[in-house]
Amino acid sequence: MALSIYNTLTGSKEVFQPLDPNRVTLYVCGPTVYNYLHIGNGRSAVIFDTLVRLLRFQYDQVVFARNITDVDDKINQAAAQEGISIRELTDRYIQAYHEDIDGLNVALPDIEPRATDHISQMIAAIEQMISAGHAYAADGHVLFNVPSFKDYGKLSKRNTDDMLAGARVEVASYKKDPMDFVLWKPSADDQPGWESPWGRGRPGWHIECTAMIQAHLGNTIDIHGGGRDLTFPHHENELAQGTCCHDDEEYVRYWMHNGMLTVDGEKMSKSLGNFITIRDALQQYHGEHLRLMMLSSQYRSSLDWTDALIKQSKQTLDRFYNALAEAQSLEAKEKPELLADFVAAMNDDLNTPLAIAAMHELAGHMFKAESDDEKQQLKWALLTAGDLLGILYESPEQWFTAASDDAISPEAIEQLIAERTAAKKSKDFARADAIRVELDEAGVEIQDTPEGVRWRRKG
RNA sequence: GGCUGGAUGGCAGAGUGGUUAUGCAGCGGAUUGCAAAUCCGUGGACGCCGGUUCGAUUCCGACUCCAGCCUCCA
Repeated sequence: MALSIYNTLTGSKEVFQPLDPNRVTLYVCGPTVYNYLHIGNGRSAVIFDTLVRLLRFQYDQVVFARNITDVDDKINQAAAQEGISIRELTDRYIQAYHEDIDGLNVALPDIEPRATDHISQMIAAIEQMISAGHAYAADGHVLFNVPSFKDYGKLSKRNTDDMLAGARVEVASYKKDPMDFVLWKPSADDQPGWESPWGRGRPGWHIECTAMIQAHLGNTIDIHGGGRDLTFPHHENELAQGTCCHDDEEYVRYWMHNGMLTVDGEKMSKSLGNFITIRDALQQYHGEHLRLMMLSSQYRSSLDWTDALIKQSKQTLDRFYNALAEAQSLEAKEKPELLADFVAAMNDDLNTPLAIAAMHELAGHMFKAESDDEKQQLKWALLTAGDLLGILYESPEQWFTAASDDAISPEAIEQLIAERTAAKKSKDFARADAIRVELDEAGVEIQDTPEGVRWRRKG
């Protein structure tokens, strides 16, 4: 069963065929680092991390680049306000970014290029576009000439006439065409800048991705991903540049865009200020709850952030860990057939909700399994599926007994359980129940199983 | 206003031209000293109006509502 991907460019699901059958290249737009990431950024990171896991599962070589935008007017402004260099500011937030996505079990990419390390490549790409007649210098700026690229608008499905009709922004006088966008712009003395053939300046927003893709992955890449809100103008402009800076060679073969995370039905964004940082969310919730929650709807749909949804993800994980506990002392044993439904769902444009349903099926079989052999195979299937989704990486034991700092200690719990067992033995059920209530109030749940008393923390 | 996408049972969320996923919640039962976990059973849905069809939640059109983009944004 081959992987199918919904390609924004064609507006349809297509069978994925990498240019080089043995080497998949993908590039995902990473963050602009001037403050902490919000959970909408987190969802995007989780989705593409999951895609990479699926690709690595099926292809020998996957080269994954996710950039860091470390020069931009908001960064410049934030750095100026603090009186520090943009490097100092961005280093700080890059570190925080790495900590945050690690909390969501998102791995680092193979290549994590920074825009400011690729200024010379950007300048080279711009020069190439100028000589090919797609860009021009004017008034210290370099602009991409949109009418020179006939396919402009194809990715975001819009035509320039419509856009101009709705446009309210005034057009800079140095533009040949109102749609033209900036590749390079001049910097004032107190702004970060680099020497260039057009004077001291800094890159426009879109050119960094084009230059870094070319530098690290080649002229044509298989997959380019990012949030839906990047489709226009960012990716539309990138597509124009990326095609025009190397003789109309195809730039990206599959464009993928994830849906937005909303809060109270409204998009979470830095500009609206209605965002929850990953950092804050991780204080309140387990990263695994958040990760599963982010995968609980198909990636192209929007996802509304609610406590109820996170709670539901927790319940789902409890069920999966309960299933794994059935085979806790057994070795996992490979049985690929058991994974077929799960993989088929994932291969269908990353249908994670259907894939999770397949895991529920596996869990149900585990609870009913009678032979160790069957349990071992189901354990393998559940763990492998979990690994592809980036969940179920703890032992059931850890999962159910991990404690926060102020919680009751395992020793105290064992002590109370021993007392309760003694009370039960002497048929003093009132005492036994009192102890259970006491533990319950301390956030600990008791289970009398055929194998003895088990306890777990709620929450 | 223009463009793109969406509207499924109490909630979340797949999918399909006819046999009505999955999970949570609910209800009944099994198990249990009582619970928990688990198992068995069960009710409940396809925004609105037309059209195509033997038959539409699924295809087509209008409408309503929602989200995203058109300005920085994952």
